[in-house]
Amino acid sequence: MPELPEVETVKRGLEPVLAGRRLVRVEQRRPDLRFPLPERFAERLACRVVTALDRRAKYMLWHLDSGETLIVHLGMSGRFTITPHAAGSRSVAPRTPRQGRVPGPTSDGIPEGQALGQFMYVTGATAAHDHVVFHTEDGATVTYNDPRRFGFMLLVPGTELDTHPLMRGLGIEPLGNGLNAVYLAMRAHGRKADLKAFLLDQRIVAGLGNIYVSEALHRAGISPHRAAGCLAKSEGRPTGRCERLIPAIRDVLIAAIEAGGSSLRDYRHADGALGDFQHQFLVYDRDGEPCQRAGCGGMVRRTIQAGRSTFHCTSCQR
DNA sequence: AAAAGCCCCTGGACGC
DNA sequence: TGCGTCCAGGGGCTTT
Repeated sequence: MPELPEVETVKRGLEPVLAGRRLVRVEQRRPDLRFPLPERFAERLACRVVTALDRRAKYMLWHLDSGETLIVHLGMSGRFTITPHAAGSRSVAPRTPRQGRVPGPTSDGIPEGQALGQFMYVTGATAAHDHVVFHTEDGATVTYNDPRRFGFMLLVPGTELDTHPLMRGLGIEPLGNGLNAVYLAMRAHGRKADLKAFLLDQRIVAGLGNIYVSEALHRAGISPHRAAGCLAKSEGRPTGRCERLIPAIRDVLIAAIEAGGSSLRDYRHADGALGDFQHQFLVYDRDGEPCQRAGCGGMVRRTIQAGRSTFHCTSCQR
């Protein structure tokens, strides 16, 4: 699931349930995810108010009134399930959810236009791989489920967030003002690695993953097999490709966020409201299909780069 | 510094 | 139906 648009969607979905709310209890069901959970994890979270939720790259940040920040990474298969409050109590979660379905952005309290993907509103029992359960003062529960356990949670003092090893080396946010052709050309200048690998490097642009790199390069009409250095001229100034790539990255991420992210594989059979953007993929997972660019007539091919699948049109991506 | 490879883990899809 | 194989959104770590 989780590249930048999916993490952003999860953050937006959790905000109305968590932001400004007190956690009354936290259940830790196992000692570790990818890494050991923090010492006294449940204790340090219990009775704390989540003052705000934030996102940096693919990390979700829960700021707490204790001054600590919970860093959450969803890994490959991490997801959150929201179980609303008991009927009648005060909450912004959907009032009468149908089993396994989200009523949709309605008057139930989810703001109009709010992305609802990646979530499942149920009143079910504990499921396999439910590793951490957060109970809020409103009676809602937020359950973290992660079959592969590539995700992790860390607690760090807010003052040390920016210098934390996971945060310190991160590149710029692709949706911020920092992503521009001059920056990207400067970082790409002289690089021999494939463009695909370059764009996956979180130290360059923070938040892109395997899907959206393929989609962005298709939109920009650039082959993922080119050397990253193709973004810069000999003196380090941006090339035309670089100029095209900037809006391509931004546009595909914005479109994906608007669709509530993408849902595939681990989530294919999940009930509930899921992201919708997978239907808008133009190349990802479309090996052998005709290129959808108007007038192209080429074919999408799957190749392997750095051990991972890349999809691109061999005709219009040069 | 940059690049390449390996590893963590579980489950679903597919072929025989 | 059952078993083996391959593959999956990530990223840290080690080796060249």
